[in-house]
Amino acid sequence: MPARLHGGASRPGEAGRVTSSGLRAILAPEHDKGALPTMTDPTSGFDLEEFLPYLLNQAAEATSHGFQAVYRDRYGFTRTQWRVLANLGKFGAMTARDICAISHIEKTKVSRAVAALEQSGMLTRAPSETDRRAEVLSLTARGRDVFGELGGLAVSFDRQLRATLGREGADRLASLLRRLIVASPRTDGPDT
Amino acid sequence: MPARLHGGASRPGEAGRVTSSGLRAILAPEHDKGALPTMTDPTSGFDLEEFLPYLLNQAAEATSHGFQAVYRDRYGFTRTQWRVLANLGKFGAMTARDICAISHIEKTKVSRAVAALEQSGMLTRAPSETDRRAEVLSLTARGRDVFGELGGLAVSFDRQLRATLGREGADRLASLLRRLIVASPRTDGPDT
DNA sequence: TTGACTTCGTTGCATCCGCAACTATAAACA
DNA sequence: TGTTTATAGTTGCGGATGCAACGAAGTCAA
Repeated sequence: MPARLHGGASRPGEAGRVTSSGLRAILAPEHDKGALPTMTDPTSGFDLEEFLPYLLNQAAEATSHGFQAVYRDRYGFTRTQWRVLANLGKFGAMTARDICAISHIEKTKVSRAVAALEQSGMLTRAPSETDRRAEVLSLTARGRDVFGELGGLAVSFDRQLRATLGREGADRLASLLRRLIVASPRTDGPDT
Repeated sequence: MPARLHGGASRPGEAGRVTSSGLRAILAPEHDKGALPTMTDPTSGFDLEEFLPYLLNQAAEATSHGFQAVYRDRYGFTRTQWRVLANLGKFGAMTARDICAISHIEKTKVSRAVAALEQSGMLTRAPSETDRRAEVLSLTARGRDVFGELGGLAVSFDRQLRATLGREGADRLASLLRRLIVASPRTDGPDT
């Protein structure tokens, strides 16, 4: 249950001011749009609460944060490090460039995550035999173990998330997200 | 169109190695799972490409990045600054605490965004008359103008996104995301 | 071969962020 | 009242990130 909201700041008479009770209504699941100070901007017709990038960000941060505690507390991994590890775990050995292409993570982020994962013994680099600029990245035995452990935890975390949406809803969500990702113009480029 | 993938690193014989043609298949929209080096981890059953936090992050970053260019190039705003501005534009004057509660943005991020927006003349602070710890934040006339302009651009950006999903798909997506956001355990807490 | 151009990956620098610690005020309660 | 606990908001600090610039290697064509 959310904490009590902003105890004594209510000022019913003041125009355009979000009151304590108004906030409670805004935050409520069945938020009755239009009954309260909330409004779509009259000139632009913009409604923040229907803006997909905003909703996507909130959902992404809310869900990612939950699982972040797992890999951060156990191994001190960054989100990027976890993602790189997971990509190598899933797809097998490949170059940093391939990871960028698959995961849409920026190359400098990958470069630093790879350095950190190498430092902590999760992966090794081998010079590519066909392109001396590139290095083939492979998980070590320990890296695979860690991936296995975190993967198991990820599975149950994901199960819980999907439970709140129902099987059909979760599948639909995944499919819609994939469509957005594929339709995204950039394959490389900066990240945030 | 995506850049050519990893020109000459293909080594067909090497086990567990993602090849150039394999990558192309992984990235293709109709990616035929299981026909290629991709695999769910045998011990944990973890499949990265079905992990909701991962999909949500990719979709969020892909879509946010597109619109970020708008507010960054025009006004030098951070994503957090844009979000704070948009919340004040939509909900009217309120305290930093209210913004945290509504948007799930961490309080230090809000504090810094507010300072920057005040600096650039987008908002003003007034001491709350009922709680001398709190300050009521209001957009200035200029802040409202900027919100109107960015709001208009956001509307058309969002229209394009929704077009790739269809009206029904976009509505369904928004509804599912809201469910995840509401179900999220934390109302405050750290952000990423 | 030479030279122009592209690509893989790293690094410097400025910024942004997360977390903990802090001040000032408010609320709860003996 | 006085004491304890909780809340609004800011700041210091270490770490993560974005971007541009770079070195090294590959590609292509004259």
